[in-house]
Amino acid sequence: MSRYDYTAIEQKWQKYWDEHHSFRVGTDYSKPKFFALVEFPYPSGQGLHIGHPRPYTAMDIVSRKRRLEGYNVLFPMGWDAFGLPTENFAIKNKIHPAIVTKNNVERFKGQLKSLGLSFDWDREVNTTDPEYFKWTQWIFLQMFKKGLAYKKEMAVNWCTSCKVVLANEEVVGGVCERCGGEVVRKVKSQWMLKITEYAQRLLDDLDQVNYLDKIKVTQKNWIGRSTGAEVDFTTTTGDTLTVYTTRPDTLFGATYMVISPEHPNIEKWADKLENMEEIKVYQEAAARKSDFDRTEMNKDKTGVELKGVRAINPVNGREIPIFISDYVLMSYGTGAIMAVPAHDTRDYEFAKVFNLPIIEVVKGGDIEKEAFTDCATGIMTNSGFLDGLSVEDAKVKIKEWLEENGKGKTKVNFKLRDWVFSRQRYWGEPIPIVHCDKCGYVALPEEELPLTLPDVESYMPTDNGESPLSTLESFINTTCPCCGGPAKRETDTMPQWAGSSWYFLRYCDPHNKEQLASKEALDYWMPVDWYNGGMEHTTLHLLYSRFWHKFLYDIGVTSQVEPYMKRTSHGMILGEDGQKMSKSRGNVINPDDVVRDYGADTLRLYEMFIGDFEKTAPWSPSSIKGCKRFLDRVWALQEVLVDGDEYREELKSSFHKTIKKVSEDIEGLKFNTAIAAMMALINEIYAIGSINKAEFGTLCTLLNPFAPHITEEMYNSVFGDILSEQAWPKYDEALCKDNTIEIVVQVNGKLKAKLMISADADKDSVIAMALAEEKVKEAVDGKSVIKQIYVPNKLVNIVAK
RNA sequence: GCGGGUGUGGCGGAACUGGCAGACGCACGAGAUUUAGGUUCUCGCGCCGCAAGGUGUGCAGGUUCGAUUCCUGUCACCCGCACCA
Repeated sequence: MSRYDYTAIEQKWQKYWDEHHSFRVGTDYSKPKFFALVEFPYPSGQGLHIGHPRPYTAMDIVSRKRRLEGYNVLFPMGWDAFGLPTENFAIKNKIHPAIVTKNNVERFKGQLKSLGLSFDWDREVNTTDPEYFKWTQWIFLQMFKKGLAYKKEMAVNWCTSCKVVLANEEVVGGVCERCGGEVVRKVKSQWMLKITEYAQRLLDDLDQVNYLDKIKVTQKNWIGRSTGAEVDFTTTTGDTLTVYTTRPDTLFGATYMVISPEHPNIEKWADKLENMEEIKVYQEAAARKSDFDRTEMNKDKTGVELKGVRAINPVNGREIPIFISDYVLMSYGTGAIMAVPAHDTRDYEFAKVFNLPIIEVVKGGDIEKEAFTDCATGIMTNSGFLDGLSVEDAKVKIKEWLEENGKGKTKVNFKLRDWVFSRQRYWGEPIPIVHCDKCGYVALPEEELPLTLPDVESYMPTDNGESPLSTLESFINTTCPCCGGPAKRETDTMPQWAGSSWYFLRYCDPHNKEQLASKEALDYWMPVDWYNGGMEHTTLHLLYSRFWHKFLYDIGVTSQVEPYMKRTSHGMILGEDGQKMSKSRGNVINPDDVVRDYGADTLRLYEMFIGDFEKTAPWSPSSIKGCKRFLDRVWALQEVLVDGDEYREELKSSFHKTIKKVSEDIEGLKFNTAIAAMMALINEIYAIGSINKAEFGTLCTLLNPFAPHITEEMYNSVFGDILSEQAWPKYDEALCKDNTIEIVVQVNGKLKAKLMISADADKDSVIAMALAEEKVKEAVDGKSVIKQIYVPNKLVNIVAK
């Protein structure tokens, strides 16, 4: 037998799969289908990260198993290739971003192929391909036509370094998520997408899908539905100030109000306000602050009282002061709150700073010390007609009162905000809209799609915050599709989220020139059966793509309400030091090196064996050797191969148990224990000293999804057939059970002995055997047996006193 | 501050629905094979103890015949966040 030359074997089979299109998706739509999805990578300049193979191998294992089980499997791959790092690299190195992208994609593709992942490369997609983003633009146009895309003047996050507007979601830790630059606020006219119109459906339809609970919780928290009330306060100017509150029950305890520094009423009241100078200074300070500064945790409460205008508490007619403070945001609720310091922590802190009255209206806490916010146990007090009620009952009663008296109404509110969709960058999908002075914003006719990026020298951002496209007269100037008069093109591009919001649909029919995908293909393949990706994408990407998919459902493109049936997530792979891998820490592992030194099969196996799939795990250069050693031992089985077409008696139950274990563990993402079971089986085989052909075939098949190259080679050399065309092994539940079982004997819960019994032994005889054990006799000696517990096939516990 | 999560040997981790804690690996120790190194093979390996035995799943309690698992409290660490009224 030759030695295990992993490099030669892996290249041989990768070539074979390529030439035979072994993983090309079948078009036999009568077969059961399985659509396995992994997040397509952003092809960065650093090449593939050692973390990439973890989710890819995991879903590759599931896909390979499904094929062996007879499914028609769609397991595609593509490139989410628009984005700032490429553009920034292009600017820095004076290479066109399209060329940078092409180079990066080639490198990534080569690296992925070297891992033996069973992607159908005939279905590769690339978000920067005009044939792809034609449909991204098309979807945007449909949204525009349905009124879901609109322009809005708003204060946005302005990255001073990228010179680009960021969505709130993209600002991390007060700095730009992508470049780390300082983020300030700036007013711009932005394209927005009305995701809020889908908030309730995005929430409700979570009931229809099988996501990990923590992912559902994340989605729910992000959507943030709350039921409260809008309450109208009249002011001493005679007009109305409306607040949103989830605690209308505490209305009697409202001792002041706070409005956001941007609240429009301030302008309205300008001539009545006595301290306008002070107010303006505070407003300007708030405006300068980035969102992070404004929302910084634990900071001291600041604010300014509006002198000259006071509000009237509708429930008791008391006049109360109004403040502005930056802890109240214009973007949530009505931009104004009623402050109930006794029962809200932030209001409590604010009241302490400004020495405002704190009135207890819910009994149960100690408001001398802190705000009492518990809704479950409190009883109303100092609240007129609400006194004595529970918080829940008080909420109902006060809402009735508000509606009866025309002072407010029940109101559902969402935290979710509309999606800022414009970017002032070059490397993104152009927004297919023109602006005409006569007709306003007009959709580009669909036959003009794709609207491609002009091939230009300069794709540098402009300092004034406009897109690089804005400097190109030839691009901007056009005619209005509506009236034929002169018009100007939109120069903003779409965010990177756009292309990734529907890519799974394109995989179903990637070369379609007439539609984003045919109805027939979508009806067959959708929804995605299993989508695995990182936890970092379980809020935004998941929400955005669910939103787009729901929209496409509404306009009849897809027939499914939800795009993903099942969503799981994987943990990051950390450096050897337990820290996130980064160049600066010098703990980066290059997958190419690992493939060279150990082979792709060992890398795949190790990434699956490294630990709990859902948790982070540190890379260990020595642990990977154990996986290589395992494959060496698997390879060496060829030396002890004997004839035989069924499992031998001494290994029969082990084989059935291992098939069961591996089959179930793959479905539960427990790859580490599946591999452990196969290791244990190999140990057992070596203890016996030989393996027969039936056993050999099963072992190769079980291991094939994990280590496809070595198993193909071994199977092929012994049987002459192609392993990936065989069937997944079956197990017999009855044969997974042992005839003799070891049971544990305890006295008062302490282990005293172990017994080998036959599986059908009855309780009395087992207990009798247990009591006959020397150690048990000693432990029970001089005591009386109170109780005998027998757990079939597990243990006997003698309770003695 | 809010939301989510995690704490088990020297290390990664395992343990079904409350039933032998530490599977499977790594590292380490002893031995065999080898000219040597590497490879491979055998045995050992939570901690204390010569042993018998005791003890042990972040910490303190509780429920139970029995708790890594359930409950209460507490500490530490990680991730996310839009002070969301």
